[in-house]
Amino acid sequence: MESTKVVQALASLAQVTRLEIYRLLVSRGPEGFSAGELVERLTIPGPTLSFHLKALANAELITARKESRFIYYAANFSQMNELVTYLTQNCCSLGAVCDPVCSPGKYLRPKKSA
Amino acid sequence: MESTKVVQALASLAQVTRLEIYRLLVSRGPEGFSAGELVERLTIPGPTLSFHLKALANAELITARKESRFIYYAANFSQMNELVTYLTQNCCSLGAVCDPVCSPGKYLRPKKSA
DNA sequence: AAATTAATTTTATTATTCTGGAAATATGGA
DNA sequence: TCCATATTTCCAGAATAATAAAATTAATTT
Repeated sequence: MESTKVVQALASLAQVTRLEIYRLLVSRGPEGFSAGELVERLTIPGPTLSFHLKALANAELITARKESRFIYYAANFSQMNELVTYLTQNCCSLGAVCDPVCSPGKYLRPKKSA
Repeated sequence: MESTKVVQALASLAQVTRLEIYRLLVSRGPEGFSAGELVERLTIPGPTLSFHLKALANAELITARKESRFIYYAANFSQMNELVTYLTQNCCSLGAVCDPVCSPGKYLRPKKSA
């Protein structure tokens, strides 16, 4: 993933309303929600929603598919995975010793001793 | 992780210079780079760097440790892991069927348990 | 073809963020 | 103490982003 695209993707998520939209679409899965359903669920004005959907779609974090009068929006999971890869790769590649630090999820269970 | 903290973390990365700083610190590991070393490597003015470091530090994506006159900045990997967890969790939790969609990186390597 | 419905684009206003020079703070050395 | 070094804070202008009402496009129904 190219760095300007990464910035775009991050910026598209770095906004309360858009993050909410994205999370709702993640929980929904591939079927997606129409713009109207999102307006209802999030109780925000149409133009505002449209503005935010555009940002997420331009960043390719969501996809849009038109079905008759409706436009269904769904999370694009592969783009999120590429983003995560970009953010976590090259850990300690400059040579430092940092074995447990780099691997996500693997070491992070709170210990009783500290 | 709380959603306003998530937005803050995403915003702190959604900027070319800050993303560059963060990635450099990721590649460096726990030892970190001093502000001066970062000014040199990134060729940006001190005040500009300081402004961006503050944003990343407030978001807890990097840590600062003072050592004599120097301040060493290092990536905070556990915060990134929490961020990634937040962004990827609850996939399809609203009931849709979408098994391979949620963890694309994982299904390439078949699980041992059924 | 008119009316209805779904959603977007345009637009103006407001709010926030970025940038870097000049001044300020803090530490260590002569 | 005085000086150099490391870094930050202050400030003001420039740039960018968010909001939502009004106008617009597009598809469907009657």
